[in-house]
Amino acid sequence: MAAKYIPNEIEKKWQEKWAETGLYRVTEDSPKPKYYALTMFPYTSGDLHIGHWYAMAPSDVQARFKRMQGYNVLHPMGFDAFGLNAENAAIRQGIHPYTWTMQNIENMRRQLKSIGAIYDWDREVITCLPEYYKWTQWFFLKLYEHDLAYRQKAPVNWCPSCQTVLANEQVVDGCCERCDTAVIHRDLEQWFFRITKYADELMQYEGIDWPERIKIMQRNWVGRSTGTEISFALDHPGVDEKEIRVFTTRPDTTFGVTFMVLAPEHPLVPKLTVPEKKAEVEAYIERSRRQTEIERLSTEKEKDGVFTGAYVTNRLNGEKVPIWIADYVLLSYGTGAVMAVPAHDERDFAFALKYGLPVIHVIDRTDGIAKSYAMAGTMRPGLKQSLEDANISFTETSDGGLYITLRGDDQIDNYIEMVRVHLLPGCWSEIVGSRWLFIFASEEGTTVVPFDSIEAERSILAKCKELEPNVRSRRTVMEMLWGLEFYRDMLFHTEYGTMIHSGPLTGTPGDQAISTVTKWMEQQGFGHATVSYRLRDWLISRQRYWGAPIPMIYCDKCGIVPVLEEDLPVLLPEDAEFKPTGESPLAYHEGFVNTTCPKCSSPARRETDTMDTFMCSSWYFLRYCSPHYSQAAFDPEKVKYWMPVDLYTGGAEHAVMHLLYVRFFVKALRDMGIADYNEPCVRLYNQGHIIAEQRKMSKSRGNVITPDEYVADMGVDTVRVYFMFLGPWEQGGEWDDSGISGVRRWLNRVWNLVLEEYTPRAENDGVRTELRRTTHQTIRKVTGDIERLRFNTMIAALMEFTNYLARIKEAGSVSQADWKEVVDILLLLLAPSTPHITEELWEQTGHNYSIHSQDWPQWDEALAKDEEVTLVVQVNGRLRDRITVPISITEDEAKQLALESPKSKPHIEGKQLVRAIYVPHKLVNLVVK
RNA sequence: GCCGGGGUGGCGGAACUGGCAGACGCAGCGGACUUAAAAUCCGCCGGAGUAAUCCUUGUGGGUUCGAGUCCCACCCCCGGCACCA
Repeated sequence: MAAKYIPNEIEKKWQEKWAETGLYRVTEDSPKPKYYALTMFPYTSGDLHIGHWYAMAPSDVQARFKRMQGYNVLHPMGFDAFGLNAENAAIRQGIHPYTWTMQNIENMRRQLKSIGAIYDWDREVITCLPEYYKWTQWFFLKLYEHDLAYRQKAPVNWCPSCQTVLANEQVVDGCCERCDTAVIHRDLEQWFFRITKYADELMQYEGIDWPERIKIMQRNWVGRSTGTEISFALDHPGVDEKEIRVFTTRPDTTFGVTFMVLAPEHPLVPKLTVPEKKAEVEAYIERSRRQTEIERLSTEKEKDGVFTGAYVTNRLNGEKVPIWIADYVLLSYGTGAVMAVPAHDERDFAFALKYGLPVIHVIDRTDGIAKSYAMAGTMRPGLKQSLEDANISFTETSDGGLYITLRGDDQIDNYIEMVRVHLLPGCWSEIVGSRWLFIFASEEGTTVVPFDSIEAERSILAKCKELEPNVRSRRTVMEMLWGLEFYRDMLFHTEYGTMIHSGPLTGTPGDQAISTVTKWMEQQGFGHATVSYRLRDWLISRQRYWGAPIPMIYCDKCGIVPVLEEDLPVLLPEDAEFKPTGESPLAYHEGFVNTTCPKCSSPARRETDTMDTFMCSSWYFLRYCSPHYSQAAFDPEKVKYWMPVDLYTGGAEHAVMHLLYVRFFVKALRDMGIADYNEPCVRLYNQGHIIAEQRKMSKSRGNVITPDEYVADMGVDTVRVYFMFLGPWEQGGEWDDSGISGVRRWLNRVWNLVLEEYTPRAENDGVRTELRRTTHQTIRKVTGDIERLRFNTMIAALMEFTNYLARIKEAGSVSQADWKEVVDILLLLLAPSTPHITEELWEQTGHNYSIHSQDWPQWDEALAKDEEVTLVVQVNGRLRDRITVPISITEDEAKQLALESPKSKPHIEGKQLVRAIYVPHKLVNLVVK
């Protein structure tokens, strides 16, 4: 009887031995090809939970596999150690963020060591240590030097609970990503990185293998729109600016502009506002500033705004239109000003209706439909009959009015004639939709007035009011028409179509409208084609203590002056006070704030904000290459050796934050001549998340499950395998430990299979060949699955292989030597997944240390090839029989065998064979009638 | 609303380019061993039916000799974006 498998004993033993012998130490002088396998480093929140392990264990398996395949593998680990949690803990518990963080690291490192990964701990990187953040600051200076960092006053996202600003990416549904508090706006001087400079390049993914999903998310985030910038003429007393530019993706609708809307924070607003509107405008600005992001962005919220009293002129048609302000216009997108075309934009339409602004249609409908309402008592008898004769559809209202729907120009023209004949003097009728006109009748005859401009709107409205007291309260024609439910679906549309009511451009077909208008505007000097992005520059200032101080100095004489490189790092003072005041605790620290100007040596003040922690994680993968290098952020030779990352794994929640920032960062370094690659990582893979109680695990939700007890109970090898076996790695899922015992049982069976004595009893050449085939098929399957990160099926294949070997052993059907060989292969295939048990078994079966330095088994395609296959016999597509045939069988032979198959015979007899389909190695389908 | 991803036994999941649906494991059931239990091992395990056989991959259609896989419509779940002019 072999000794029992007691995981904890052998796991401890081997982890110690690996550490002693430096088995996983990595150097750059290896003759092997390099492979950089990177896993996102954890944030130092305290405990690692099984979610972390779910990310780390399988990536270690892949890295170990690459190592056995003959690569020099760098698979490092470190800690993302700056950030708000530490500071909040400091405020709550009175413990210094440094102490809190280092204690957490201590614990996390212990947990990480127990995972049995190949991390080379000599390369550990901790972002909150001065030896690291010195270089974070250095990168800031480089970005500043290359005009990629700038300071600007802007309305920024402010989290009242975290007491700091947030990057755009950190605002989720108008709330703080970290604490869910509603975000408000503040005007602050902040530091930004010019990520928008790389907007276009960030949408390109040439030469890299990234998940389609992430690429789509990033492209949407960058949000490139092609459009036109159009200049509207401004002539306002006391204002120097002679134009206001707007960005639009619909220049084809410019003839339909009936007002303009500026963002409330737009710098022109105070200058343009006329004295009598001043109070109202200021109140509105104040209100929108106080609103939270959710309130302001709520799509349910009714659009509101205020008139400034000023006007611009639409150069295309000379129309003078009012300037409004409204908070649905964002200062940070486009030019912060929009031309409003209520006829073809839903928001503008709602706004126009609310404030009685005119609506003029300038794009034709594509369906050719128009509507008209013949009110009871406005028509001579006989209209109904005429409509019927002309095949025009209508419905009659209870009071005898008619709702008429016209399809196509012929019906519309026909109908106009009918109205001219039937309309009673002193009445009017209108046609809306595919045609816009009003027909007025008087004793002298009928007049057809097209509704095609703001002037027409005025005169039509005046005429209607004169004729009909009921409409006298209406401010616009559109408001009048909106009153009739029947018309509503005609009153606005966003389709592309032929231009109408557009002066010289009327008639331009929809598919050319945008390019024609843009060209024409360019010729006239009214505007030009341009591109706008949803992406904003990356706001990196944080009003908190626990981050890398921004290395900048403000001097009264010299202005903004960067800290000299030789003065780095700008150290965090240890004795700051942690009170959430809305300003960085550093601002209250006299010793920190007061300094001298590096240029003129006069007294100066330090920048007291610290950097967003995403800045720290934007370059940690470079630091791993030479973690203790003191002359620079990294040793260029070593970075040249390791970069770019070959496989980067981590959660998809970083799609538009970390994963966008690192790409920006690397591109910026490349343009500075510091990097010679375009992308940080060649292949990206996002594993899913382990959730508990339907939610992501987090300390604050109190649903954290740690791996420690499972490790103590089952051994880490079991835990590693169980994570892989749960399901597809990219899928994640609800944590359920009910299956873990199955894995434990399996490893136990492996243990006994390898250690309990093998006795050949009934050696059999056929079985020997079959064993070899199965072995090579398993090597092929396992290799392919790890390569594609399909760990769940890899484990299933190994379990199957084990079950198969157990049967062989039971029967004793191969020689001692054959058995030994196949057991070795089993152990090698298992080694990346279960490094401890395989190391132990490797030793116990008489091999030299270490199994992890062995070569990955190779398969031989010829040996893996099946000699026989099972052919499925179908009759009319239904399974009737299975027959085992040699792989070399010909089509005719196969069909013959199928026809003779006893099980399918009854289904064929008495019927006529129409067709026989043969799929080699798969099936024969007999089609009978 | 828009853009992704996904609905397969009691459960997690498998199924390569359209070709045996349910691999592997959990749970369950039956058996062996045991005084007993645990552990271990063996067998069964989608549903209906004595059986032949039929039904079954969210729903409804379609293409095909053949559909979990392809096409159309719809329902549900998850993720992202959401006044971006």
